[in-house]
Amino acid sequence: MEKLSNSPNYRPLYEQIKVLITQSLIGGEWRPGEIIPSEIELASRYKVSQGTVRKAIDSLATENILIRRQGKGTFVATHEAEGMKLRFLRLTAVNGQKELLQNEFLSCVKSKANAYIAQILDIKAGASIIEVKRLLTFSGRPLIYDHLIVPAAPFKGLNSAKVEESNGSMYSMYESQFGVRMIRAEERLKAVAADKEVAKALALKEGYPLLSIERVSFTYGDKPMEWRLGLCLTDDHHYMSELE
Amino acid sequence: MEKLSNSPNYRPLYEQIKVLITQSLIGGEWRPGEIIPSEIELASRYKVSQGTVRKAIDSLATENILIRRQGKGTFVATHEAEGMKLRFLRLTAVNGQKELLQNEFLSCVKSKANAYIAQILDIKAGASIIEVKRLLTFSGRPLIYDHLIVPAAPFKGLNSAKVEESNGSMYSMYESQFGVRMIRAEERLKAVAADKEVAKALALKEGYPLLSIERVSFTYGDKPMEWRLGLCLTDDHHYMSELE
DNA sequence: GAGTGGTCTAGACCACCAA
DNA sequence: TGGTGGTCTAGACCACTCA
Repeated sequence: MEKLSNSPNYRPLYEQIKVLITQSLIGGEWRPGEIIPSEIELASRYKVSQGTVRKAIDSLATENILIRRQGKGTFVATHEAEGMKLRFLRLTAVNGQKELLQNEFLSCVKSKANAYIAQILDIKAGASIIEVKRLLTFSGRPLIYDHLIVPAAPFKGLNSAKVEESNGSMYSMYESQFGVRMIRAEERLKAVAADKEVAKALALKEGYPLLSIERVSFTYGDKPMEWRLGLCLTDDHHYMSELE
Repeated sequence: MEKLSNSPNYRPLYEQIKVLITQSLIGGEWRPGEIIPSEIELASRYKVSQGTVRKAIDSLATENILIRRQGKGTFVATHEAEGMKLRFLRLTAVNGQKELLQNEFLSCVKSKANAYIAQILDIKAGASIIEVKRLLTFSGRPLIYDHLIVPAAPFKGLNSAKVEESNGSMYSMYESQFGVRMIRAEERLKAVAADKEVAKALALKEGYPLLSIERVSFTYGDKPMEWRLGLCLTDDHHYMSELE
């Protein structure tokens, strides 16, 4: 690597290294769950010091894109790992007890993106999408009515069978079946009244207050790859949020 | 500083420095908004290298406890600064437009902690507390019915007048009037139905779905110092949450 | 014992800011 | 121009893992 000093578009070396590592991740040189070369190897490969590689990896590690394990090496993060399957699930029981999540498949259809979804997923209005509906059940009680949409192109071959096999963790299925790894998500929460369809699915009265969670998930390069709307019964559960 | 190697309770040097800096913050040696000594000064004071001080400050900076300004120095974070007054407010208008927050004072009374509040604020049941209710209005529309409780002891002298003067930002008032600085908070969200009192205050029908935000705020040393329950009308607003 | 990440140092130089 | 934080290096040593 070469420093580009006194330039108006100055970028620290470690940020450039970070981009290079990210490109290798996107390109599939190192796949989810795999180990990446040691810091010393990367330093010699990029012609920088170990400390500079370290700083780049530090940054990727705090973004949960890489995982460091002292004495072992640095690994590409994966949703497959135990404890990572529900990384984005912020809903927990009020009493804190552990629960079994179950997934009841409702439907999976091909469709066309309307203007709203097209804008969110950064695709053309009318482009092919795949739409999934399911019911998430905790300890036998239906709690979340989930509606999700992905662009059809990167998920060619996604169908009912694959969703049912996924057993609730769509993200690890996206990874193993389609090589699409989600690295972050944005959620927008509201309180809404249950409509007829949802009330029936969750065994509630129409108009019952539900927590509406609208989520957009992003893969490498901040590319949006999934839209999701979860309607949650929060009588015995709450959504946890840490503010720092 | 002295390294304590081969010890079972090994802690990195920079973590020990971090504790020392935090103690100076708690002790009031450097107050909110003030500049702290330069990295070089701190390094010589603690008898470590600049790099080690740097790592300690890095950590405190990512926790929003210190603020680094290149070319100027490192400062103690404050809620007084512009843009920091609403640091913990995650509610934004759906259309994204800027809004004027207004604060309508409802009540401020002394009371005794029940078991639930006592446990949360880490005080004895029956200990003195101060209870405030207010209405937050955005662009002329009442949106949040807020109920908050602080322990009376650290907030001796807190009264209606001070709340009204605070003009909506309790946290900057806590800092300037009582020297209590909140550094992080935990929120638990639910969807609930508006009860009679709240429905009246927000000009809604009873039973209308509201977003319930229960917040516990912590000062240095993870000491809980405020409990808060906000009931929010989310027809035109949503709560933003970033998942990483 | 060899290899990995983690800590710590000392020193050079750069970018930013204020006087 | 001098002081501050920010980057980068080279090297030493430590803690952890595994064969």
